[in-house]
Amino acid sequence: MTDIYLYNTKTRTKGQQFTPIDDKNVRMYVCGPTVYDRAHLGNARPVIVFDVLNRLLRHVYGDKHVTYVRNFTDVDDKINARAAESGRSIGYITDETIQWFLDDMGAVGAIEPDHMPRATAYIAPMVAMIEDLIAKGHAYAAEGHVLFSVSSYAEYGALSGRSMDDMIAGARVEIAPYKRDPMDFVLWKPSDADTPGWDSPWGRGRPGWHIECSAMAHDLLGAQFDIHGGGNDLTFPHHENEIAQSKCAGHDFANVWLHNEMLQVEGKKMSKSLGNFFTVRDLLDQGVSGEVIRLVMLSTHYRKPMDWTETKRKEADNTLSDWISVLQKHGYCAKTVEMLKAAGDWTADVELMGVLGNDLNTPGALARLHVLSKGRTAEALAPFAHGLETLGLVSDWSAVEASASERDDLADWIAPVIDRLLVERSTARADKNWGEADRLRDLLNASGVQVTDIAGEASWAQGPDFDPSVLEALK
RNA sequence: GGCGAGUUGGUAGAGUGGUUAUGCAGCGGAUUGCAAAUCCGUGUACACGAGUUCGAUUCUCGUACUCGCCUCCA
Repeated sequence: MTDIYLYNTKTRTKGQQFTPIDDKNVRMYVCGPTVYDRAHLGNARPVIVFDVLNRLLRHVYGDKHVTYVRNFTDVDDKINARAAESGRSIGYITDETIQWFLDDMGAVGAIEPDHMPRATAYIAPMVAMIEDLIAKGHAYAAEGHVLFSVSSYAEYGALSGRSMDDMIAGARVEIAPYKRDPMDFVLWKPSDADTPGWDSPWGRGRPGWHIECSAMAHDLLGAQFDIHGGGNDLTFPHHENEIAQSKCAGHDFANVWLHNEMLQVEGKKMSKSLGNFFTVRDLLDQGVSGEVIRLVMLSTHYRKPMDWTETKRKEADNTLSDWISVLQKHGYCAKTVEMLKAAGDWTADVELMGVLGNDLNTPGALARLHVLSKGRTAEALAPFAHGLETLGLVSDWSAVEASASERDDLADWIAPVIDRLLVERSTARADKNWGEADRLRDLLNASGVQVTDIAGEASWAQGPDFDPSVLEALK
């Protein structure tokens, strides 16, 4: 059994071993996207980080003993604005964006959570929770709004390590006449005729952002659950507010809080305001595979800022090709894996899982994969292959086999031309006509074809700069 | 202004109170007609200052610098 240690933002340590409330139902909630546009690369980081944790938990506690919830915020002013400017309906935009998100995150190897609640489907529980908070004296209605009274919760600020005085000192909070305290935040706000709204005891309106997660987590995971995750930009105010709402409603809420660090691009913060962001789909369209994106993400620990660079992209591409070719060399395909499983040889590497269990040390796990990849036989490579699957870097073993015959995509005339040149070359080599042999090899190299001689047998493969036009003249 | 994180060899990036991270690049070797590919070997790095210690890159304090959050964002 792999022990798991997680750095808990709440205690700022990773000292204690993770122990689920119920090891037959380990529960995790992660804040999902507000669905108004394509996910940018930064959005993919928490998805991948918590996907790895989800896979680890399932490995340790069993696939059926983990419940993973990630929400969709489908009611939000950004969505309203997008709808207004595009002339499309809100429903159209949210449906479309959700599908984009699922496609893009699927491409980077993320397993879909067990539940993906949409906020708009949970308005009733939110209203009920708000009513409860009012009844308990933690919230108040004013001018069609309902506000959470921050001063009613003494622990406010504990997660993010801020005192009320700190927050007021640097306050950049919205001042509104209906607020009793500038720090109070909105649980419910009124909607006008053009804005989505639901009937409530406080008139037609819509929920505030923070109450969504509190209500959905409670509805799907219960009053107390194991892990709550998200980006560290959500620590304050979003998670702080979730805690305040849920605790004041009498829920114990999350035991362990995990936060991933932010993503940068070529050393600079990726942000909408700086305009240097790009989407996951942009990368996929450029031919960067989801596995490469994932490998780059895993190469930095989740609690450190990660820098996306072109250099890393290339290195990840090379590493992945190397690993796949190792597996191909030993005949890995769906059937091989099946046979290994039948023979009981499909087992996890204990060291790899231990490293991963140590606060999701994915760079350490990748280092271990490099070591495991040196296996000399299909059996010896089983822990390596198993590790690749656990980390989500390989999902389809039949695809590993298929990529060996990538040259099928080439135009019909190319392979015969290359084969003919290789035959001519081996004739020249047999005659010790090195000048001619090297001329032919240089020619192939110039077209981006890699020539490999093993035990006197020549073979070829498409290199990264493959350019068939050089061979065109030799048709 | 407040809160928080970080500073490791050419580079990316883990980790550890004394003993090999790992990848890429480099260098040396095996192999090769020569290469490529492959394999083997190789680097003695932990911002600065002080303290604790038999011993600190690893713990404590301070300094410098970088970055993030506090505002829509993951």
